[in-house]
Amino acid sequence: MTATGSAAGDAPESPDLGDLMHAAFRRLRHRWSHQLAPFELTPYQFRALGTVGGGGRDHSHAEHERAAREGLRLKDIADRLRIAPRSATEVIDQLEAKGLVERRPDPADRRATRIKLTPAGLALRDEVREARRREAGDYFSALSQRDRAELARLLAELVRGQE
Amino acid sequence: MTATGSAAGDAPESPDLGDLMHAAFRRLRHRWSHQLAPFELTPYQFRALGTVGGGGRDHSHAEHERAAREGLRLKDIADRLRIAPRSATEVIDQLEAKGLVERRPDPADRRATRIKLTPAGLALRDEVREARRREAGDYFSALSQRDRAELARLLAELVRGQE
DNA sequence: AAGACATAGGGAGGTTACCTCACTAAGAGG
DNA sequence: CCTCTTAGTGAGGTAACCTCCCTATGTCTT
Repeated sequence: MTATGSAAGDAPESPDLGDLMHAAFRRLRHRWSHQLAPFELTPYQFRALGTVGGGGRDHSHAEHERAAREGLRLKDIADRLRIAPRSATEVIDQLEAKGLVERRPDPADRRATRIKLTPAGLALRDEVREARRREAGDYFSALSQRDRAELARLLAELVRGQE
Repeated sequence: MTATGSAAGDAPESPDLGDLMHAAFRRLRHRWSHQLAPFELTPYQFRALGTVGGGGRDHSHAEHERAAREGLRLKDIADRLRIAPRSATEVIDQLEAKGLVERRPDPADRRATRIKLTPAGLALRDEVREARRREAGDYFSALSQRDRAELARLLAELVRGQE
């Protein structure tokens, strides 16, 4: 092993961006799992938790405030997480079972449910966010500050591009 | 929507690299699924197929040739895909059922099995590779050539970093 | 007012991409 | 020969999704 000596020149088949993304993402997810395990959260659940609390970046501050007070509908959560509505129901079920969010009927639309963080949910979210940020720092610290910004830019462009 | 006007300045909470990776990767995987569906392959299976054929970039040409002739052991496949040996068994089972790879006993070690591409497997791999490359081009074409190279560099560094 | 149609949420059930644990057969070293 | 390790696999499980179908509403049209 360690036979990195590709002295004969790299093959025409470059290591493929897709594979690279796969590998990088897998590692990151793995980290997250470990990071979140002590809190008994899966990455999926934490992502949902963050969304309920108003993690969306394309929403104004005011909107965010209101969301926190009145709660979001499941549909909105699904949209923000970019998952099917049914999947949102599921993950919110899990968070509700843990007492981290609560459902309450929307007074204005009797079909809808508003999802809000409970105090416990808010606390846990913030606690984990800190820890996660440290971890992410660790993971991404293989890159310089500048490179991290670059990566963010490229990924954002990629995501926007396929919107 | 399209309220990209973050005129009030970006929040201290940047959109988080991790989320960005998640989003970008999900889209890519989605594409792959669609791309591979007509071939009745899952992304997972295709990745394995590529590995059996000698997709490893950290292997010399000679080594690659030998792998193609003699086949790889399941253990090696697992290592290259970075999955558990048991998982390699599984995905190879699937490929074998489709007639894309074949198992044969290793003459030198009666515990081991050698996995080789069948002609059908080789043909399919190449066919899909082409199609996939086009798709990937599509997906990544939101980025310029330079940016793509940048992204590759950054991701590679990330992966190497956590090795 | 009466339908027609859309939308919100959830029940039922499925899939993909993994994993661990326990076991057998076989090689390797003392 | 006896132990220690390694290769592969059966059994069984999990996370993160999904689709299809159904009910209770809201909304829009005539």
